[in-house]
Amino acid sequence: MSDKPSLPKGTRDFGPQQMAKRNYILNTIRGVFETYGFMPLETPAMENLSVLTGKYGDEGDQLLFKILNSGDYLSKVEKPIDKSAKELLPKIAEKGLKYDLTVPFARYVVMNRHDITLPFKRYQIQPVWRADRPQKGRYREFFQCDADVIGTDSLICEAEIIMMMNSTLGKLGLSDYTIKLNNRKVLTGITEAIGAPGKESDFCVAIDKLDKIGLEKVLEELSDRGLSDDSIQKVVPILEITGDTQEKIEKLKTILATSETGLAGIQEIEAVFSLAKTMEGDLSKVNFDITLARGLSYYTGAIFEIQVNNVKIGSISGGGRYDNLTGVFGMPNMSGVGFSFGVDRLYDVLEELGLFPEESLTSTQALIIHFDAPSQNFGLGVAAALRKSGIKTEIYPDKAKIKKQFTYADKKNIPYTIIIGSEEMASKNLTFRNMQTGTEEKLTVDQIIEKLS
RNA sequence: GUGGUUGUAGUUCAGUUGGUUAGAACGCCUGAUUGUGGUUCAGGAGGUCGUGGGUUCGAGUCCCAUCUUCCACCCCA
Repeated sequence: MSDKPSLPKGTRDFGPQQMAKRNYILNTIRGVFETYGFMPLETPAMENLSVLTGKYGDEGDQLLFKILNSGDYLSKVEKPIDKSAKELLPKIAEKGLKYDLTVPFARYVVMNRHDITLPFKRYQIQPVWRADRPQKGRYREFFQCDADVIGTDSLICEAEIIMMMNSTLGKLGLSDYTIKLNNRKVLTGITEAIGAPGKESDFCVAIDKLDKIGLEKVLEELSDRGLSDDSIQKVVPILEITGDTQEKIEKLKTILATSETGLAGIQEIEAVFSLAKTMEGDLSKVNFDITLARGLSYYTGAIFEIQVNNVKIGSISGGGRYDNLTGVFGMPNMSGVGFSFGVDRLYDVLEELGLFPEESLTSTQALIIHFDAPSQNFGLGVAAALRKSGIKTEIYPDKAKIKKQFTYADKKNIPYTIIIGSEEMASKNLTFRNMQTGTEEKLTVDQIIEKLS
């Protein structure tokens, strides 16, 4: 009835001020990625559903946005009323919006395997869509910034990821965060050691919640998920392991002594720490966290997550190693590792902590203010000269009262105004006003350019 | 997807047990100040109370549906 416009649930517009802040984040991330030799890649917003489904688990399939076929999309359906959604879907939709950037990347690698040189390093900054129920820091359309290396199993990649995380967050002014590191092999090793092999995913889902719901509840959930009392008994000392990374590693080595996989995981973690140290990395914020599990089923080795402390928002970054993601597309044994920043959450965090620098917000440097048609006309030449020197300049387009033009500059946070009237035109000395201090001086166009360059 | 929550001016919010013409602050516009913004003062504009139904003599207020917001679960950036 109402023709008031609205947005789909969980989506947002980004106004000029927000875009300035987002670009500041994006440029920072892009700069770091490129410093480490990653090259940009973009893939379509939509993929064939055959590419997307089955990669994210049953939950993930539910969260995929499907795209209705074009044209008479019901033509292939015989008796639509009798069909269940599950049977109907493949007949009316064959495309979907992408759910993350990693699966399309794997698809790209497989399709272009003869064209790319391995190891292949790419970064990708694009929106993804999930039909989740929105909450704070959780949207239906959001941007991911992925960096992945595929075609090598070198642990240098893992170490470099830690370096990139530190570097990016440092540049953004964040200091109070924790990079959590774990390894799926360690988790597998634990399930073997406690006599619950094959229960890995149940185990992961439960212990992932340790810091959220506490030890008791986790044990309850493990029991609900079918672990034996004996196994649960054996889990307790593992979850209670404390100490610094080195101590945790030593303790786990004893516990996992019988598990080949588990020991391999421990060794990888040690190697990553050692490599990062050799790269002169700051490891003070990196924490070997036994309870870090992560949901995505394709991870097989290292897993990462970043938690910003003292901010009530979910993780701002996650990633890990996957040994066989391209396998489902017919290209087995391609190990890759990567991670992703969530721009939207990073934005919320920086906003909450007031970490956006002033410079990231100023757009126009100078506004030319005029009194009448002749002075406006004169201003056009001044604007052209400033712009030629690369100075972001605006001239007020209407004939308006001075007051209004000043207010405009004020609202837009423009730091300098150049006032042009008959006096200025006669003397060629323009009034150059610092909007913050209110001080004015008479300067020639060249002098103004020098000041602003 | 399950359970709960929210919606009143551009924004943040008041609005009594259902009762006449729905208020405030901030913002916006105009003027005091026709060559000077951010302060002050005076005035002004702006609302089919998310939307659609229902109960009632009467609904912003009660009921139902729907959309939206936020929260918990699930899961995740």
